[in-house]
Amino acid sequence: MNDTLDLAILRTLVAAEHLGGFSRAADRVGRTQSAVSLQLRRLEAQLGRKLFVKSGRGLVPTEAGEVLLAYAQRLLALNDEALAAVRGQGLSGRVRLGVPQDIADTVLPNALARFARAHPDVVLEGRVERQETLNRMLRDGSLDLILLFAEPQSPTGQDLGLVDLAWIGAPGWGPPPGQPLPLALLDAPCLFRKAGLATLDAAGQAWRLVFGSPSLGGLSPSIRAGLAITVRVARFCPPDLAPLPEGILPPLPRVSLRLAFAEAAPPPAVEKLGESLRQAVAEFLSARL
DNA sequence: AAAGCCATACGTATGAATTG
DNA sequence: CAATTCATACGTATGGCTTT
Repeated sequence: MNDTLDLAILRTLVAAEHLGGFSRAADRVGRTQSAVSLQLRRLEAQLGRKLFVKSGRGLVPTEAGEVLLAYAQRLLALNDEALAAVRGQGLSGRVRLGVPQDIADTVLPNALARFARAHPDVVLEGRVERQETLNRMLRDGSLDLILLFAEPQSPTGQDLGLVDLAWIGAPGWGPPPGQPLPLALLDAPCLFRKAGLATLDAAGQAWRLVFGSPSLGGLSPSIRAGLAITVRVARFCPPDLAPLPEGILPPLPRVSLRLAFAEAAPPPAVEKLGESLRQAVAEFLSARL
């Protein structure tokens, strides 16, 4: 009877849990679906416990599955850290990352924690700026990589996934009857502003700008107070605000989360941070609500 | 070292169940 | 009914271990 857990199998377990299925997990870990099925069956046999039960045509983790999953994540993190510590001395240098505020608040902590643990010798410099500034800094060489939002067909960078935009307001907010829609938006040029106004104009909905600011922080008070609503990524909605129920206002388009490098062949440390970001985004997008 | 043997894991192909 | 998703069968490749 084998009493050592196989980390490769734990990796597929974590993937299966995060992505909610064997097929997608197989994709992630670079195996076929059948191999994943067998791996997890072997794992169940080794532990003498069922880890997943059927639910519809998918699988959901059992209690034992949840318990193991928590350990699996810690074991894998320690594994990656050990690898980097022993053979990772090659990874040093400096990486300059730029993101907009929304991303700094949400996906970034996870990615940075992971990266810093695995590559303690890399000096990380982060900048939170507006998107247009990020783009400019990337072009003029003062940033190595940026993670930001763009239109889905945008030519710059690589697409990491599409996210829904939503009208965001104070909880319970409703449009004032017979008046133009009060908006709080970032100063142009702003992707969300452009998308929101274009959507309203296309629907023939009147609006007026009641609050403008060059930074997200400047908008919050008017939104919290119920004076106005704004446009943000639905999943990035701050806890004290809420997406408006669908049907009240015309639906907004989706935008693409994109990762762009300054150089076509980035140095290893930059490449690696990009990898951490990709993973954090994938986890964030597939996390169950 | 090389050869032989065995267990194990993998991929392909296919089946069965479920869902919209 | 078509698409999706997990399960199973079978042939093959790989790696470890023993024997030569």
